[in-house]
Amino acid sequence: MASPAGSVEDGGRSPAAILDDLLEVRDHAVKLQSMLQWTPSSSAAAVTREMMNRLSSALSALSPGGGRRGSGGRKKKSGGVDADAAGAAGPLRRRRSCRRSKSPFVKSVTAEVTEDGNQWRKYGQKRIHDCPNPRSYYRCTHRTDQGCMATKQVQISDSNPSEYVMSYFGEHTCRDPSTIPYFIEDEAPVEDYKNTNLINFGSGANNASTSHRRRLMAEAAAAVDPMLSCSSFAAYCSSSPLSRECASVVASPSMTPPSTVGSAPHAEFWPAGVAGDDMAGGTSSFPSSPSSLGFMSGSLGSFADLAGDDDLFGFDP
DNA sequence: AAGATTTGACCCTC
DNA sequence: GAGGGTCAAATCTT
Repeated sequence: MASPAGSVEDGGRSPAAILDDLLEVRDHAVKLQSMLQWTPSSSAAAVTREMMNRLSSALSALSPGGGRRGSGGRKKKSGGVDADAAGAAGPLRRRRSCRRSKSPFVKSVTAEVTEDGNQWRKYGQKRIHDCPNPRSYYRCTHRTDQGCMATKQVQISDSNPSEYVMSYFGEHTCRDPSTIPYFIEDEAPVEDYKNTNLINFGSGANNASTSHRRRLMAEAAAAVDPMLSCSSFAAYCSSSPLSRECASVVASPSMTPPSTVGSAPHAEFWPAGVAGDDMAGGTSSFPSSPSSLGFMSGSLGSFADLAGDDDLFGFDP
């Protein structure tokens, strides 16, 4: 699992291998950062922040720009709707479906209950090939009203039928009023954010009100999850036309605490280190949610792909 | 009545 | 063509 995806070895190391190494380093940095979160040493925190920035930049540079599913993506289903409108007796045309291949936004956890603090609405269930247990499909309850595209899949664990395997896709962009964080005034000086990619939103970020808004977003993100304030996700935003959308995602506060499940869920595919002590111990506030971790791994280059995938981010221009 | 779940069909990717 | 993800009508629950 930790093995490099591609082994194009001709003396040097493949980008995938380098990416893995960087990832590992970053995961350790994340862990470190979460630990330092509780220490009064702001300089140490600044160091880790800088580490994260550098790693983010490196990861962004390494990330494959030409994502897998280019833009060809979906076919336009132009005729179908008209046929329905014309009164065809058949069922309505399905709008679309996007099969999710392995995405870095996928995070799987096992738990004894399916609740994770978020509000989900079941929209499907399917029996999966080679799996005795059906898989249930959930999407965020706020999909319709807030366009939150987070989804998850729940399946009874093969090894332990009393447990559920939950896979998370996408990030919550909804704002549950009860989880809207308060801005933390002195959590981090604004100057810090100026040095991060988050605040550097590209050439168009000179507008004063815009930068102010972004600063607030950065602060909100830091309040919710310090990691996000300097993640490479933010780096992506700095160079992406979707920056506005990304920013709103960053500022999204709907990441709920790691669930009220009876037993601390152990992570299966979470980044090494993050999934370890923090989660198992159940004492840390980081990561705030599996889906928030999706941001971190999502910065590995395929975020661009996902951002273009309206199944995950349904922002319409 | 409104919202959530069920379920079979549709559609897309591999 | 198989497998998997999503849609949406029907049904159920609150």
